[in-house]
Amino acid sequence: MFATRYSEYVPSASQSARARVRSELTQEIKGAASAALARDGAVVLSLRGVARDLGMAPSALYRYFASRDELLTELIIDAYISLADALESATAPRVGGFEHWMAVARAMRGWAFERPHEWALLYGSPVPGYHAPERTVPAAMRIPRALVKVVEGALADGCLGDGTDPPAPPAATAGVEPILEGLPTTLPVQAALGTLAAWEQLSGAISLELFGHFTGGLSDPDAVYDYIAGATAARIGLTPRVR
Amino acid sequence: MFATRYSEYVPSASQSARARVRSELTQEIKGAASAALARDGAVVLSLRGVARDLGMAPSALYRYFASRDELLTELIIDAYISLADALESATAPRVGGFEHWMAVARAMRGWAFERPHEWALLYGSPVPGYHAPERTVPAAMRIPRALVKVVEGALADGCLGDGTDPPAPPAATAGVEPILEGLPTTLPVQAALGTLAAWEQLSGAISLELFGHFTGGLSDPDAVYDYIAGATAARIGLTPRVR
DNA sequence: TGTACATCAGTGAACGCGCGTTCACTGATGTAC
DNA sequence: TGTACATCAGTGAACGCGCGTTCACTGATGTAC
Repeated sequence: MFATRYSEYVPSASQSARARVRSELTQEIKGAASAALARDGAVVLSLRGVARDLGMAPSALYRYFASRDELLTELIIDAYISLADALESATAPRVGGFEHWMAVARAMRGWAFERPHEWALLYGSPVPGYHAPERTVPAAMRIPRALVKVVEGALADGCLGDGTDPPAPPAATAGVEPILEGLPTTLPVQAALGTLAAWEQLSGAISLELFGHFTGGLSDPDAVYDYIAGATAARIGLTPRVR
Repeated sequence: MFATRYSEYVPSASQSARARVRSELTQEIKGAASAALARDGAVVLSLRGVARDLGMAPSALYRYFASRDELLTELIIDAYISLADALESATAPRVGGFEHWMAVARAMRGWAFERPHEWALLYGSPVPGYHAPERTVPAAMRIPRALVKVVEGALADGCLGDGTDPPAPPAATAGVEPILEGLPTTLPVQAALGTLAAWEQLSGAISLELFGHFTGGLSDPDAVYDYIAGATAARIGLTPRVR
């Protein structure tokens, strides 16, 4: 009847030549959209603009994405994946809880400053009129999960101390349970709560700096961030090995 | 020649009736814009929409604001002022460093959740195509300044301890100097740096929660935030009085 | 107090722009016999 | 291997919408003499 739409398309197990071309073009469209996002930001990302960059008719994109929102969803998921990969592949030369934490924290800030619009898309204001569907959740959860993993690793290696933050009262430890179940984590709740707080600290530090709230500037932003990242580690119980 | 534009208008010292009407209508326009902002968010805020809400011709607004960006600037400044007022007027029944800090921290989160779009405007992604002019800076600085004041007050009252965060290395204390001069503050640099970190922690906590990153939710978000706000206080050296 | 003139507020039409999405269509590619 | 048909990709025009901003204009309000 009408031409096939994206949502109805099911690729066969053994990809035909057509299907191969199709998925290549899908990637090409996502690439152009990603470039437009990096250039102009998500709010002004338009299907027509992407089509223009590709030299296609705007209507052609509807063969690949059901709507602008669906394209945006793909970009969001890709951004989470990219950030998560950056965090998970961050390692320290002297492997140890503290150094590992620092490497991950630096990777987070490095990723944000390399891709400011992507960071803003993930952690800035929600895009008006867009509601993130459920399928973004697994990718999004990989970020706090990556932080938790570092602490879990330190615990397993026997180099996780008590931390300097005050012990959480029952209401707080109970209140945070739902999100801990979703991660999930094997950490004691005190350490898990501390890690979530550290996630807030790091993302707050990055967002305030990236979005221009350190008026007058920092003369050595790297050093300031490093100190703060190190302080979060100490609060959780990760300390540099002094030998 | 042409009719007077906003930027050329200088009200006389003794306000004429016309000037009075003018400033009233200016407020009314800002009010309608603020309502539109609260309803739909800053990105989709439009002059035409505001004019529609007021039953005016779109062109009429140009008597009061030179452009959409200028209206947005006014809204941003008003939002900073509103938040700063909320923080500065937050007091605790038992006045003391720790209780005062907690009251201010709670006021910050309370304000954000009452006005999510305003919070997003101030601390979320920058609005594309809009560049905040210099005159927003003094209002913006009142927010970290309000936090610093609490700690300064505690120091003056002799109830500021050492804090639990590790001492900052010289690179970090030097790196943060420019912004400290802009605040300004009389705090020792270690405490000032700790307060800035606390600002990052609180704003990170609020933004992550407000923008929907605690997937699965927190069963007791108030308790979690309270614990985290209290922990930041302890790191700086503000502790509850135990007597 | 009255008159002449300047200033101002607000209107309505218009300009030029961009957007998401739909739809009938033309060829090209793949598939079944 | 060849033919008939179904499937798909991509086009181009169109719909309906909203936006910021400009401009000549009409009345009303204020001011100077």
